[in-house]
Amino acid sequence: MGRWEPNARERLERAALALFAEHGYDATTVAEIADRAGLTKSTFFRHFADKREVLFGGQDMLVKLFTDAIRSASPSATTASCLAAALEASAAAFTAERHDLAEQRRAVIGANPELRERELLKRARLSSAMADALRARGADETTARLAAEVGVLAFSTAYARWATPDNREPFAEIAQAALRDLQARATALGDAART
Amino acid sequence: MGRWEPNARERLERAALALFAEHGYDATTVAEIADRAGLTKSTFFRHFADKREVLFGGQDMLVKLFTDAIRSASPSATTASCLAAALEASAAAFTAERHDLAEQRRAVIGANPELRERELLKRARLSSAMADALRARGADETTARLAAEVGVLAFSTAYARWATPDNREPFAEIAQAALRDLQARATALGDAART
DNA sequence: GACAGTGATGAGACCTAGTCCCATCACTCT
DNA sequence: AGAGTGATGGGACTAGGTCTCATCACTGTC
Repeated sequence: MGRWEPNARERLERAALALFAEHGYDATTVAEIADRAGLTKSTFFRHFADKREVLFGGQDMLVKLFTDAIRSASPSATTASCLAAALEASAAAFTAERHDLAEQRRAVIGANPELRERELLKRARLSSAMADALRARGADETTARLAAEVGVLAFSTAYARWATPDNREPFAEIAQAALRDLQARATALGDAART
Repeated sequence: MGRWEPNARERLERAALALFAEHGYDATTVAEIADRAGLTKSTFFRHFADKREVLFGGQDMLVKLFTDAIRSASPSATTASCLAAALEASAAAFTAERHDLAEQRRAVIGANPELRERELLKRARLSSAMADALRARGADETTARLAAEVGVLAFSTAYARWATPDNREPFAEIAQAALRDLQARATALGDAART
């Protein structure tokens, strides 16, 4: 792989995931990642803001899937159905053939506190973007933020189950089930406040 | 301030906050913080796992306030009233005389992405601890996690309002109002799912 | 077909966060 | 007085991350 091979970014991502899975995140240096990709440390940091980011390249697309789904929902749709639509749309990122990579990635992130922290940041961004999209279609501040949190919570639990070694169930079904479950509990939580 | 003055940890926290407020987080080195506290870099890292942690010393106590309140709630109390009790108890950490420091701290954190990321980690830990406490008193998995998220969301919005320059309202009142608001929306969000 | 411009890369100096090890000091107890 | 303990100082070391400049491949133009 010479200096001018295409897809430098993708090569770096693959190299990083492989090395992380093999030796662990901490034991892998950026120089080693770059080396395996046929590049240098300088180039790595041109493509990724820091070492952690190499594992979170797909986040922008995920945010786009969520927010586009909310934006393109019928104006008369409820906030809850917007969440369902967003989760449904996000399933496009979690096809069966990507399952193995996701599983590997998830194992790496789960094994490292630094990466888990970064994952929280990504989820917060996702939540924030969803809240913005909900607000843009008329939801009040509190509803937008609460619904966004619920949506992200549904997504997180669904993703955790989907990216499991033995799982064969499609992401969309897991996600919808998680959302329905949360909505039922949300009602109960609110009702209890009235008593 | 000599080598054996007491309260090394507290001195480091004060020095850090002052320097961060004055020159910014990035422009302040750990060596400078230690120096102002009359200590060295080595000692700093003996008290704090990393540079960010120096701003989050009170988190353990906050978690304890929340979880103790939930644990000591009546067995017949609803999940929602446990949240209210937890927020009420947490107000002990946000008295009027600590307002100025909190305001300064909040400004520093808000100005730095690295610190905001760490704040998310702290909130996630708080949420996780609350969910554990709720589960321990019989709440099912989904309810525990959802309620914990709602509690943390109420806390976050309340804290943001409380630690504002012009605010004079006590934390407890702001927090209860935020919680009530969220609960009302939670009901609506759940109800919408039924239609 | 030589030439200038553009954009991605290589190379290396540099700073600082964070780790590690060992010496040193103050304090305590015997 | 002397041994033990615990916190600190000091300095070497690694690696993440920034910055600058040179280099290379590719493109279009004359």
